[in-house]
Amino acid sequence: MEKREQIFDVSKDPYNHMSRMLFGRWKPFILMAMVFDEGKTNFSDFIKQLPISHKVLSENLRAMEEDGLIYRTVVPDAPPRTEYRLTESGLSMVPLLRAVYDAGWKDMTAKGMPIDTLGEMWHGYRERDDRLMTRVGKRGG
Amino acid sequence: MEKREQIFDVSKDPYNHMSRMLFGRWKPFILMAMVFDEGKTNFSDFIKQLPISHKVLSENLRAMEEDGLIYRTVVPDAPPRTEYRLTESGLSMVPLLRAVYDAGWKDMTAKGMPIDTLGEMWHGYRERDDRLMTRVGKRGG
DNA sequence: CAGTATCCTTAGGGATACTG
DNA sequence: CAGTATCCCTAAGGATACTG
Repeated sequence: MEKREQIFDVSKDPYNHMSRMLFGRWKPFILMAMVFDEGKTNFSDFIKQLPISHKVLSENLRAMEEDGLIYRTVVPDAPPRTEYRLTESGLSMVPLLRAVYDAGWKDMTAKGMPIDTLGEMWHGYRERDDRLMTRVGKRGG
Repeated sequence: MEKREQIFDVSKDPYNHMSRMLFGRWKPFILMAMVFDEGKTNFSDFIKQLPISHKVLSENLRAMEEDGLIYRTVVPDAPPRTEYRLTESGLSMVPLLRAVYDAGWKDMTAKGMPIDTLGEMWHGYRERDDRLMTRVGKRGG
């Protein structure tokens, strides 16, 4: 039930919408990982790079698909692979994500807080370092 | 304990930082309410406008103060009042908040989702409507 | 008025095992 | 490989009562 006669409805607010759709704990990383990998990635690559469980990754990917940010393709190779790719809409969110990252980076820097390295690389604050990529499998080879 | 040797540390990432500092459930609204009210507001005005409990508002305000976004002033009137004001840093976050709001507004509009009215007014998507303000007390009179 | 303190509920995330 | 299903646990919020 509702407690108070209030004109403000959080559930219908764009902040709440964006927060759910784009700024969950994992979604920025999932999306930026795809950008860094030229717009596509597959399930196990996410798992290798992010300390995320299968369940949570799965939920996030499905939600992002439903929100129109990414789409899923099964490539009928042998063995068949699944690829996640950014949609136009997903790609259109990148500048905003970068702006958020930049603001956060500046604030953390100003406050002398340590900043994660892989994220810095993904966002161009650090040269692409293939040794980092090698450590997590795939691309480095 | 840690589960896997992972190069990515979520707790040291700017997204996580911003998410905690600025994109919590209530913080954008608290901050934009202050902007709309020319940079300052007091406790009870927040309570009147937002469906938030005393406890949660109090926690949020304290966190925002610690993060340097706002500061608290007790005005020694009779009766004494408490005012919350934006700091430079808090003010500097406004363009980013607007960008997030705009992106959310566009996405919700494109998807035909209903959007809260007070938020629209705060963000200039709707004329300032003092009848709305009157309904929640204070300013309208 | 401007909060604190207490208690309760729920949503999000994690570990792990299992399936096609 | 690419997920689902299950169970568990914690943190964020809400209701409400109390304090200076």
